[in-house]
Amino acid sequence: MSPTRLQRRREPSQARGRQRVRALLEATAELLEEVGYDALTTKGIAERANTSIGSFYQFFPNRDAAVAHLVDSYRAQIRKYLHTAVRQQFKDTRKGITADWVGSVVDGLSALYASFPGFAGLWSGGVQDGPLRSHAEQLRAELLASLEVLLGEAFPGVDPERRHRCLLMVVETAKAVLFRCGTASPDQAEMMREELKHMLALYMAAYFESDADDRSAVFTGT
Amino acid sequence: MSPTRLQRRREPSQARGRQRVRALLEATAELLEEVGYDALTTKGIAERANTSIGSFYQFFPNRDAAVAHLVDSYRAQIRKYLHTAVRQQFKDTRKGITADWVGSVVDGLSALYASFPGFAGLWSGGVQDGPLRSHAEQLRAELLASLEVLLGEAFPGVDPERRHRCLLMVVETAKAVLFRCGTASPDQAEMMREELKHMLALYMAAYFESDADDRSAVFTGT
Amino acid sequence: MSPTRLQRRREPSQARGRQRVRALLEATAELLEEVGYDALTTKGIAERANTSIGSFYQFFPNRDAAVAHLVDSYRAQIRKYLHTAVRQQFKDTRKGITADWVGSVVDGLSALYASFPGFAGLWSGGVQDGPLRSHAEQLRAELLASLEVLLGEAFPGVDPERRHRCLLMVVETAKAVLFRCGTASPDQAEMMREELKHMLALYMAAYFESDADDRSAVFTGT
Amino acid sequence: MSPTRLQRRREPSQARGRQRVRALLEATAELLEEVGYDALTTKGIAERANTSIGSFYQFFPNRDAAVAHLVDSYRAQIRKYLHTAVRQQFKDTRKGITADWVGSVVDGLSALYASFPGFAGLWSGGVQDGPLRSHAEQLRAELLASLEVLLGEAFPGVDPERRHRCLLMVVETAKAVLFRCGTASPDQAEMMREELKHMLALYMAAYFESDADDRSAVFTGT
DNA sequence: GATGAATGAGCTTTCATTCAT
DNA sequence: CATGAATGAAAGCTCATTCAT
Repeated sequence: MSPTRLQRRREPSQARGRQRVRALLEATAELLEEVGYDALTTKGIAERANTSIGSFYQFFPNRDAAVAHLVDSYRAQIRKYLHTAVRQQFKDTRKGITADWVGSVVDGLSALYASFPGFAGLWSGGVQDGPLRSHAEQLRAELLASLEVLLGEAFPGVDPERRHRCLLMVVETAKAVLFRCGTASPDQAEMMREELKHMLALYMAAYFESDADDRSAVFTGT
Repeated sequence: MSPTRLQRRREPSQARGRQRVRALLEATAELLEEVGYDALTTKGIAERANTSIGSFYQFFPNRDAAVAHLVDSYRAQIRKYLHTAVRQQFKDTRKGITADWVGSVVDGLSALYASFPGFAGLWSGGVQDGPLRSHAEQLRAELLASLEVLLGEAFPGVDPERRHRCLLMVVETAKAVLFRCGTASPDQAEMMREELKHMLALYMAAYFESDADDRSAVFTGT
Repeated sequence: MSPTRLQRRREPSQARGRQRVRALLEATAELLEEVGYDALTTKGIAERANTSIGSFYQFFPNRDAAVAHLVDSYRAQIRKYLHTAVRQQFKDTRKGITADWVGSVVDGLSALYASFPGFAGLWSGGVQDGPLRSHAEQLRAELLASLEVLLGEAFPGVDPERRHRCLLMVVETAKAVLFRCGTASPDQAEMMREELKHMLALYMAAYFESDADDRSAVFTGT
Repeated sequence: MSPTRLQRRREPSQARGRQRVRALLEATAELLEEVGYDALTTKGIAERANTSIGSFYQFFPNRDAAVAHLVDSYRAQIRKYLHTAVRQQFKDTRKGITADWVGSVVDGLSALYASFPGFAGLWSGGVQDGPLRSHAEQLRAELLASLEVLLGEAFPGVDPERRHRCLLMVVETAKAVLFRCGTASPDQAEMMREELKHMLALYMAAYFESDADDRSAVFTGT
């Protein structure tokens, strides 16, 4: 497999082409959400985008290239989100890792994930193993790195290594639970999101709060 | 799809037949681990089991039936494990949700998962959506129910509803992190398992410990 | 491309299977003759053999494997022919390279080639370049080696190196002209075959006849 | 297929257009040499010529038209070559069919073929069968006719019918062997070219030399 | 004219499943 | 029961050709 197998085949030079590419990527994202990565087919993508299979291959060399493009675009959006929205929110509440703060971060991530159709589908087996593996890893790494920077600014006293460990867990756990919410009933989903906030607040507090007295404020029960 | 599509086709009546079925299920489990659910093929299963494709269909009506059978067998084994090993271990340490106790439960689950080849492969997209969905749900439910009973016995004072919520999160989180460990480097995996123990201990303590003083014992930092 | 890409996929174990394989190879040979190597399609082969495309792939991993098999079978047949028919004929006329002798060899080769449907199609560009290259080379080498042995026995006095050079030319020229005959009118074909005999007789005589006087016997004009 | 399917689509009226056509034909020739007729693609031609696929179809109605044009241009060049270079050379050595003379003709043809990129690719199956068949035949006929005229002038005494037969063989044999040289090692190629000269010299001498005594001069062995 | 987007028939190959032996 | 041959829908991908801009 040549190293360019996941590159786009060509940058569309006409407006019509750019429009097509957008439609194809949208279709890819939707189908990724609806049927998952392994059931994703190029024919399906083309049909959903109201186009012919030939047009798909005009712009993408294969199925994975479209998915890779999607992953990269999500990565870029996540970075931007974390560099703006979260940082802003963060400045307002530099008082510590309160339940509120964790809650708003989780809500933010939740909304972010929800706004990416197909995001959940990117964590299935096929993506983690095959040629997309590195793309998925980069997405993970990007998210983690951004959070590390943010919390590093807020809590300069915490050992970077410990910070890394903590946030690695936070990211992984949040992802797992939030995606599980996607397949549960709305009630259950709401409940799980709340529990996730509690859990992460407790866990992060242990790392980022020096003052044990605050901990009672962190967890209030329900 | 008839309701019996995942049933076994026929109960083998001869010893040779039972042996065949066992070999087929083993092969299914191994391949599930090696290549994942979506790359699982009936021909592959038959070959790995040193049989013909015809024999596979003698005992299973289709590919998913074999997987469903595997899920069910895992379910039975997990139930047994929780009703014996964990309960025993539990009685020894009825002193509370200590870090040690949580640690040994996580280690137990980790070993349990590891002892089921293909277990991780069961949580991919294809299994969660298709005809196997209910089987996967039952597996989850079984695990959850067993834990609820156990902790219900140990902490009768905790509201069943709250207990349920807590353990739901515990199960989901443990699964996500432990499976992620499977694709990480041994060092990282070890680290993540330790962090998982801390996180769950903190979280569970908030539910099952009335006495805040104990909490310091729960989390020891690193 | 793995080294076994041109191997047969499996040896058919049932009579029905062997029959199918034979039909598939026959169809391959016929189509090779009718449309040539590059226009050969697996679908076409299956249809011509009155089977489904699936059956083709049950026995051959890909299109080239069928062709390779054909080449090898032709090779075996040519070897046998040269080791029996030609040798016999040769013994009868050990008097030298007469026009008659060359004529009968050319006629023999001509008949041999004609009895292999698709043989001509094996010398097209696609076969000479791709994965079949070595098979085609072996076929050539086999033919050449057999002739070298035969003429070595008959004319032990000729330098092996010169013998090799001469026969290389003979084989190549005979092949080219005989195959060209295949696309010409019957009259022209007949004429070309006769000319070929003259040309080769003259050429071989220069190598294998020490006695220049015989040469007049070799070429009689027309 | 309309009779004009291989005609040029339109005569370019501007200098830019003529330049385009030349580039497209050059690209066609190069690719014909590199990948062969069957692997020739219109997209490939356009890219090699630094143009768009649309431009290709501006000047040629289809893929074969470009190849046909190439064949015709080769035909014209061959005619010119034979009417000048060979004729000149011929006059110098009107002494008879010596080995030297045949040698220089073979070398000339060899150089000629080599100077036409893609020439060899024109003799593959696809070209001989399809719509290009007549173009290929004309190329052959042209070459043959030119040689017939030349040798007719030099040896007026030889029966035209016999002359035709002889030269037909010469052309076919020379083509086959020279093209085979293209895929052999340089050493082997050189050797085969030498052998070809011997063989043709012997053969032609039998037709064009009345005097048997000269024949010994024709073949000198090696 | 030049460009490249659009199209879809057609090819190779895989795989679940059925069925004859 | 065991075997493996038979089947064909469906997937990925290519390419000649047309056409809008």
